[in-house]
This record gives sequence, C-alpha cells and structure tokens, in this order.
Amino acid sequence: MTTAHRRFKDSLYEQFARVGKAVAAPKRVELLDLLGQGSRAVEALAGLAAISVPNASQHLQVLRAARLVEARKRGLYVEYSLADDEVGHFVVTLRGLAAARLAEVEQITRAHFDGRGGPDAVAGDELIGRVRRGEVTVLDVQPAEEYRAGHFPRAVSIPIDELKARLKELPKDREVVAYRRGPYCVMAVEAVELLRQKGFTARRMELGVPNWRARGWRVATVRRGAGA
Amino acid sequence: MTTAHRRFKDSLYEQFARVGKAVAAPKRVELLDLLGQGSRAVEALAGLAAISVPNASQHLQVLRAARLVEARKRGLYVEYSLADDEVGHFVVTLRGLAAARLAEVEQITRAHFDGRGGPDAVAGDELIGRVRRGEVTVLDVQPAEEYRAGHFPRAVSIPIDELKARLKELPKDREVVAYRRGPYCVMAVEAVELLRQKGFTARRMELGVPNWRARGWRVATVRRGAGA
DNA sequence: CCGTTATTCAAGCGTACGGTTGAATATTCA
DNA sequence: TGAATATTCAACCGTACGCTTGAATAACGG
Repeated sequence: MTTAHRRFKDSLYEQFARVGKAVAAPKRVELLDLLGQGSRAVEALAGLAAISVPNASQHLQVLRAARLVEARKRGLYVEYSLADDEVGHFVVTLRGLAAARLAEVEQITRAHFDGRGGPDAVAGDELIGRVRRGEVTVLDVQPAEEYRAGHFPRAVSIPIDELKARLKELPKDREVVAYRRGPYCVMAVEAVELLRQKGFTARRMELGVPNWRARGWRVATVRRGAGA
Repeated sequence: MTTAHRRFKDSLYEQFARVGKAVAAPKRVELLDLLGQGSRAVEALAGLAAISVPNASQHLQVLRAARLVEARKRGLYVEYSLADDEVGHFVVTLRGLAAARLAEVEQITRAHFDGRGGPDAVAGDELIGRVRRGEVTVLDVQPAEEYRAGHFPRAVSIPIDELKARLKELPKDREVVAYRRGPYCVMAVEAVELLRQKGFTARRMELGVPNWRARGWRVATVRRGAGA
C-alpha cells in the first residue's frame, strides 16, 4: 500500500520534472523565448539561437514531447509555436524568478551596461500613453523578421545594423525610446548610445515583446506573408 | 560585437536554465513541494521523499545554489525553507502546466482512482464558507508531522493509518471532506472510501496545502515544538 | 520525374548528473 | 572533554544529455 503510493508519487513527479527538464537547457529556454514572440520555422529559430539546424530540431522535439510547443506543417516548412499562452507565462515566470533570486543575472547585465551611462530604462506602462499622445517615437531595433512577428504599437522598425544609415528617418525633436526583445538585451542600449551621439534624446525600454504578451497587452502584428 | 552579444545572451540563458535544472529532477520538485508546506530538516525531508539523507542533502544544495530554498541552522538541525513565496507559486505553476499539458498525468492519476467511483472532488473555495458555518467536518489525513506544518483552518487531524481506529471521533451527521497534500494524492481517496463504507457522507478536497499557500490563503499552523 | 530545400533520423562522443557508500565536520549533551 | 547525532563532503559508477556529423525523409518546383 505505502509502496504503491510511493510508485504513484514517483511517476507523478517524474511527469512534473519532464517540463522541468524541458527548461533545463539554456538553448531550450531561448527557443521558448523566441517562440514567445511568434511562430517560426526551424531554420529561423536555429539562426536566431545560434545553433545548428539539427540541434534546434532536436531541442524543439524535446519541447514538443513536454507539450510546451506545437509543430504544424506548412508546406515545406514546419511552423513551431508555443502550445499555450500559459507556456509563455511560465517562461516569463521562470525568467523573473531567476532574475529576482540569481545575483548572477544582475551581475551579467550590469557587466554589459557598465560604464556606458547606465540603462536609463523607461517602463512600458508609462510609455503607452505618451506614444498615443505622439510625444515619443518608439523604435524597434530588432531584425525585421522579429518585428514582423510582433512589436510595440506604432513602433518604427529599424534593425540595429541599419540604424546608422537610416537615422534621418527619425524626427529629432521627439524623444526616442528604443527596445529589443527581453529585458536584458544590449541592442537597445547600443542603439541609445548611437542616437545620443547623434544628438537625439534617447532612452531604453524596460520590457520586450514577450513580456507585453505575457502581461496581456496587445501586440501589433503585420500579417504574415502568404508565400513564405 | 555580434559575437559579444551572443556571449552575453548565452550566459544569461545559462542562468535562467539554472532554475530549470533545479526542477529537472523529480525528487527535487518533490522536495520543493514538501517545503511548500513548511520548513523542515534534512532527515525529515529525506524520509518524506523516500530518499537517503545524503541524497536529500545533495538535492537541497542544488536547490540552494539556484536560490530556490534557504538553509537556516537551528541547533543541531538545518531547517530548509522556500526562499520566497514566489518559488511556491512557481512550483504550483509548473505542476499546473504539467497537469494541463501532459496527458500522462491525467492517465496516472486516473489509473489510481480507477473504478473506485471517481474522485468526487470539492473545491477549496466552496469549502471555506461551509466550514465556517459548521456544515462540514474537514479531515486532514496527513501524517501528524505534516499537519503540524500547516493545515486547513479548523481541520481535524487523523492520519490515514489511524483513521479506522479513530472513526468515532468524527460526527456522523455532517459531511466529511478529506484532503491530503497536493491535488493528486491518493490518500484522501482512500480515506473517502473508508468513510463511505462506514456510512459517512464523504468527499475529497481538490487542492492541498501548498496550493492554498500559493493562492495566498491563510494556513493554520501549530507552533513548532521546542524540543523535537 | 528529378533536383532542391527544410526537416528529421541515427550514430557517436564527451561531459554532467543522480544516486550510493563511507568518512569527515559541526553542534549538543553529559 | 568525549559520546551522540544531523548534516555535509568526497569518491565512484552507470546513465542520460547536449551537441556534432552525415545520411534519410518529405514536400515543392521545373
């Protein structure tokens, strides 16, 4: 009886640990994060996560086995997506927990932002209203592909590596708030630095796309091309 | 530059995955679950999780390295506890996600409850009021030790293996709602069966102690004995 | 029908992990 | 001080995991 109970408990916790195992590998967390922005094919995910395609496929299958993501065949591609909004919440919770408890996270981000005048972040909540009033320009420095998958309302898309060349597209008289994916991404900081050098008033947004979605905010999405 | 960004991202996700790794081992999520009920010493945890003491110690140190639990030396014992309420939330989320997505969980629990007339659960929310009005008797069938760590308000403690002998302590004219830790535990079901055989009107409660705590409900606690 | 492309399968390799065992380290009590 | 007890440390073993490489499997286009 008691031993039967043990077996039951063991098999149960083994199942729970399956989703634990799914987020035990850094690259898998990153993939989930990526998918939190929108559905993508294997090759795209592999590129964004900087891993080989077979490796990405392997990871995605692990995630699929844990029912965290779903695969949908779309012509020649396989479109992966989060199985549920709850999964997105879970990942955000995981990140939040890590950020709150692991001093290392703070250290790592600080090490990157170090000396450059600090993050100078602005909260997304504050922004919503000011954007609507046209007081600020919101700049999305993600690659166009990620912008397409979801972006801040009314945000202008200029990928970081094109920013220098396309600076004239931004109005100089308004404050610019740059963002990229995730709360810890350096890209936004680099953009802010560049803009400041060029005489703009620029700041960095605190949260990225997946966080908005997790918070239930609406995320503007360009319709996905029918061809590709 | 882009490679620097990669390194940054990698080290960041590596930190996130630390939390993931912490809940990648079944026994560790069981330990977290146990700790969700209240602080305990290593030996007690080892016993409850059915693992050796050194093994438990090892797991606990992994959890401590991930900042999910905290250790506090109390005389000869080391009292482990969850580092934060958020950790409890996280574990509940994890379990919920697993239960929602993994058909296996449903299967396993069903295999145990099979044929015996079903779970017949009653939600904790519904119960709160009825207990206050004295309409039902709430029965805690956990071991006394676990009862001491935290239990439902006004619950009567009769460990499952003493239940048969102490049946007369329960009033026959009121409905009895039995519970034990976690939403999937068989003990409550067994208690309900026994009670029904003896002529009681009995049901099983849906959620266990850690869930209440995670929901922010108050949990009655008997003061911890100074001696043991 | 054949080449191309996206994805998956399969095998192999090095490392890390979970668990065991036995000894070492604290802390309390006499 | 010395015995008793709770916990941790350290070494070890078998397995599983993450990643790579190379081939196999689908789906589309000419």
